[in-house]
Amino acid sequence: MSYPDVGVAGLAELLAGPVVPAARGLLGCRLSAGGVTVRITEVEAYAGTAGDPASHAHRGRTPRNAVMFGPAGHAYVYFTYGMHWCVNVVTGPEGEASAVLLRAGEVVEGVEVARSRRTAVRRDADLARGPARLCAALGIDRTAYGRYLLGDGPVRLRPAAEPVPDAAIAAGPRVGVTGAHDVPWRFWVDGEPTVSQYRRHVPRTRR
DNA sequence: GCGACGATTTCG
DNA sequence: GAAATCGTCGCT
Repeated sequence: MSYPDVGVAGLAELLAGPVVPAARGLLGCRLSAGGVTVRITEVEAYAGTAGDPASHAHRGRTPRNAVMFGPAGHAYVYFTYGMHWCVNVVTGPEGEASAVLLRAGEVVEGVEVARSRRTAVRRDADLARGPARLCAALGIDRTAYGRYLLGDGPVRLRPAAEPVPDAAIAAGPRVGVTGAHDVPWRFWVDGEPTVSQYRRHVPRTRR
């Protein structure tokens, strides 16, 4: 069985469109950086300024989220909890500030390198299981901020070798967001062992 | 300028 | 269940 090859141009077109189809279409795509390639298995869609309280761009443009307001296909990388990096793919037209958070992937190349960056891991399925783990496995940090992902740069996004059929995509509420629990904008490849475990958001305990 | 808190992970 | 750890952003 063979699948149509949408190519990089097709992927660019998909990313320039509405965020939900873009998020679904990113499943199965490959992201390469730092000598490691992952096949994306879990993502979350964020609607920028368009009434999505969970989006980092919801309250408007700031120095941190500026790249979200630019053209699609660039990387929005942010630092959180004082120690973790997470990566998004900017989608939609300029000014919309929508993006797709890459939450998990299966390491398909550079497994040894990924293991060396993720010493706490037991199983290979955990190497990029979670948004911060994915970045750690790929060695993605601040230097990837704003990078165009469909060119020949150090961080590259490429179409799926085998696109994920619609029927194999599961959906549910986004992880870790305080509100909008009724919005099922987390998408994952059903049955994948690399998909992160769902955890209800719990506020930090104060002292 | 200050302080609360976060699209998380890991360990106990 | 709670600590680790710090950049960001809104404002008591």
